[in-house]
Amino acid sequence: MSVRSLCLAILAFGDATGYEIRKESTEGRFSYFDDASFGSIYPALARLEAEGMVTVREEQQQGKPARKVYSITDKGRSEFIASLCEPQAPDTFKSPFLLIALYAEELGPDVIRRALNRRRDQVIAELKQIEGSAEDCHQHQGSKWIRDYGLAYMNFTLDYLDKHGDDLVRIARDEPQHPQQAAE
Amino acid sequence: MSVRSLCLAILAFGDATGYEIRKESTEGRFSYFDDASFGSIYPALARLEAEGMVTVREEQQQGKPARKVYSITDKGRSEFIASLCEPQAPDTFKSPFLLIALYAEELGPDVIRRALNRRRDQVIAELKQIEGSAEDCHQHQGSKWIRDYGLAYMNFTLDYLDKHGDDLVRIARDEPQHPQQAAE
DNA sequence: GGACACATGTAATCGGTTACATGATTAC
DNA sequence: GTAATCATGTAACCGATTACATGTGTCC
Repeated sequence: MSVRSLCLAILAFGDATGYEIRKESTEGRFSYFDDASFGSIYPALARLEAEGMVTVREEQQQGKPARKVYSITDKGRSEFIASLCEPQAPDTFKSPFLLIALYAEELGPDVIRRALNRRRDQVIAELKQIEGSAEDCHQHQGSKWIRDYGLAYMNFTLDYLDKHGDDLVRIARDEPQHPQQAAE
Repeated sequence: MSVRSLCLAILAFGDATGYEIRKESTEGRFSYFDDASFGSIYPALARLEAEGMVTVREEQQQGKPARKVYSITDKGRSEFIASLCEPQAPDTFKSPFLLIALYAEELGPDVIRRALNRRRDQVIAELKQIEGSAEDCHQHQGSKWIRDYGLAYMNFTLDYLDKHGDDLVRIARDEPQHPQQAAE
């Protein structure tokens, strides 16, 4: 998913500034779709405006710098909805943690335990974040569904880690470098 | 994860050609870590050789074009193992499917049903692939652990989709465009 | 006769990140 | 004083994809 589509998706939810779009893409609901940095968002927004997909209004603020609030146009909204109707690309899961797990035999139990804890902390952080976003979906059905999905998914992961993490540590321990060691 | 590290990771498992590395990265065990295309793999391999991380031998074949088989060196292996010992980057899950789910209210039940089926098919395909790779881990503990993880994760997803997919279809159905419609 | 698997590689292009540039306000 | 939050934007750079280029054998 490109930054362009991401901006459109977020603006289809409501007006936002470039700054807010970035926040929503790294935290919040939209972190399931893509991360984006300022360096890609601002140019994307400018291009979308030139194409007539969004409009801007500048809002002066006391003390703070002026903010540019973007709104999606009908044209932008229909392009976005049309893009959702096309067959979606496959979901992806990329896991640096599983790479460590794959090489557990060569890594020593301490490294494995740390990797496990790190992954666990990540999951707990995501869980807290989802739990904290309850207001977002007091009425919005779609938000509620994906929130429940995220909750179930993270709880599954946490549970799996807790139940099978020790097995992974044991793989590292049992085979510190020389497989035959324990064969007496 | 860069293509460079991906090549090192795959070669740490055993000798391979650029062609095989690509296959392993898009299918197989390594699809959890990163996808890579030929255009990035071949240059990466050449660079790794120049750096002394891998060695090459050319194998002539009858009929087929010659293949360049790469092997990891001690230097390459220790760089790779060292990289696994550093704190890992967070795991990511990117879901075009959830984006459709988020906008279910605006999409109509047919579109939702199709997205659900598509996601379901993807999961089943991944499940079959994991099940088909049983030989890879008849003895290798790390492979077995991540295989079991993948199996559990995919089965969880399949189960969730089957149990809650109808709710999502209902969100689309109940609110075709005008919220008040059913209010008598 | 056409598509696909095997097999390697380069060049054009693109999409994105990182660092830079600027600047006020608030909290520690 | 110094870090963080708010706020926008550009330029250099980089990593990767896509398309191109080449060629054989096999299956339908």
